[in-house]
Amino acid sequence: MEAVSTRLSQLFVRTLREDPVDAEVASHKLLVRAGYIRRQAPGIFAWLPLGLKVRRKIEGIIREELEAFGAQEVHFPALLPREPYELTGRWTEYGDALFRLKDRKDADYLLAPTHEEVFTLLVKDLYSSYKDLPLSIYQIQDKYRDEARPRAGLLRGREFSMKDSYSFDYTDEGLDASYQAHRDAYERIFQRLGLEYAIVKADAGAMGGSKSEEFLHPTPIGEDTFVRSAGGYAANVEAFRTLPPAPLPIDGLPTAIVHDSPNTPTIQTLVDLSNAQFPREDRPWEAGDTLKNVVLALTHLDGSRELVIVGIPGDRDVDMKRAEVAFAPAEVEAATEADFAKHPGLVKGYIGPGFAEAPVLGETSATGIRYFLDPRVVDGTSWVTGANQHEKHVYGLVAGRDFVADGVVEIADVRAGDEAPDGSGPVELARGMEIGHVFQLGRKYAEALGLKVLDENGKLVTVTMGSYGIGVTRIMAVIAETNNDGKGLIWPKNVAPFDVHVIAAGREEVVFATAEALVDSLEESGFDVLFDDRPKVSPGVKFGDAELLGVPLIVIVGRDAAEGRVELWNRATGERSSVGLDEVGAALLAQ
RNA sequence: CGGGGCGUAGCUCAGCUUGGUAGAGCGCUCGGUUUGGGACCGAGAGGUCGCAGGUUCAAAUCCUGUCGCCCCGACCA
Repeated sequence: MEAVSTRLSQLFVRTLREDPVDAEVASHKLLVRAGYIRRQAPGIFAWLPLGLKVRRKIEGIIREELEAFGAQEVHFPALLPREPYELTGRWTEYGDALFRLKDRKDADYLLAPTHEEVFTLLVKDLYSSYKDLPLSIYQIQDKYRDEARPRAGLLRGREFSMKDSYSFDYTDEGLDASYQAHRDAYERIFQRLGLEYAIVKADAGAMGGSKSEEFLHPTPIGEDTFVRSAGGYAANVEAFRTLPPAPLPIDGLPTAIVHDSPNTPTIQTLVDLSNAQFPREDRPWEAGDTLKNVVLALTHLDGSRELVIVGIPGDRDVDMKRAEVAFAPAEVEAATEADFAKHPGLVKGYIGPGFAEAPVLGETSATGIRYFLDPRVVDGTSWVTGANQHEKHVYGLVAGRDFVADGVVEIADVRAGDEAPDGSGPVELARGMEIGHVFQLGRKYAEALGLKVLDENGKLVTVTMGSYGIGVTRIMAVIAETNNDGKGLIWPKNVAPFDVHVIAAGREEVVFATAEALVDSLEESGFDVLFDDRPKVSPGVKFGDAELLGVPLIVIVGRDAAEGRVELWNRATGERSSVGLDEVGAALLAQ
């Protein structure tokens, strides 16, 4: 590409001395202050020349890595008709987050939040043979989601730029290969962008796919909590699977005993009472010895409401997000007083599974309420739990002997120190910002929209798909978030709006003449140059603006200009060095 | 949707308690001095005080309603 130089006196920008009042995070403050973006509406931004330059650099890197494995770029409109989204059910499923509008004939349209439907239909339109596959196509395009709460500038907007790819295969092995190609490309993209990332297993639930991973950038302002082990395991909290302990032998365990347990409405009071009145010899009772039976109300897709009970170790709390995943697609909430009123068999505060000969919980029990267990409650474990009578608990109730469940679900919270399911050691919790997502969609969309091809045997087979996203504008914010100091932005070289920022510092004729000549020669050598040529602006202001704008390399043409020397200033390190005019190009390349 | 906060000049804010002709700093324009860390002097331009209604001789200020925005939480392929 032809190198360009831009004069700051002509550039459409105005830097702000103070932080905008509506900005909270560093990237938002700095991108607005430095004149890269301007707010138009909540979560919606206008892009100024500097902002567009950075955005295009990021897009360029993404394009190179996708084209490198054969993905091809297309472009769809953001404004789409309702029908395709009606066919897949997403017109309603997407809910309030979908921007809907009507045309003059009262027909429904939407501003697309993502494009699975129309990509699928376009492939259906053009292709009908297995010979045409595999295919990976992508676009870089603005997406629209009416977020309940846009925040943090570019990090969560209602309009944002996303690179979305879709792969089309006719075999599961093909899908695996396409998925891997995207995953590899994403790793290269984030490495080139200098972004730290963790690839975490994500919950695939709602989209109906089989395999899904998120690229999370670890940062305290991240919106997602994830877990990772020193041994390399990483997963979303929602996708974390507990490593179940081995079952224990049941033979020889003492029979369960019911004790009076007055005034024990909470786990802690129960533990205290147990240690005071029924101490055991080897060790004190702990919360983890108790089995807490949590009553949840599910609302199924058909609108029906069902109570379920989950037994979890008493030292754990319920993580409602994990519960949502466990019972998807049903909605989950805590049971209400009204729910309890409909089930007089439940003694609130003293609920337990009952005994083998008289089960209280479970599909085939007296109550008929489905009963699930945490994976830690394996056969042979012994518990203190409710005896289904007011102020009575049962001690030594053994899983697999005294009670069984209708299934195992994960609704308990994940904690630092829990063992990773792959045996790679204890996990720690970290915050992350999702910067990429790879997803095996499977045949859901192809099925709904009728995308089939003829295979080698002349038989129609449904295509299997993947979808892959990278948030372009979010990445720009994440880079800004990671690369700044108290004075302004510090862009990595490969996404900086310019290669060099030349400052004419001083008022003498020779300073400006020297700077002009230097800018010309740098441009000729292939550098994109931003030239601060403002005649009546003091050096301090120019230095401050240079730091704010964040071009990584700065050349100061000033007091030594007459002697043919200028200063090279590294924005990131703050180092300055004096170089001769004829060495500037080489010195810049050496930085 | 729940909680908190805020709407006054392009930006950041004061003024409101106790009603009386709209303010500051930065930015912008003109003239002059200055020029290696956000200079200075002088003269200017720029505001339906979010909107509507009410109280009052008089409302940025008091009352009612309404709209919008920001932050925290819930939510987020």
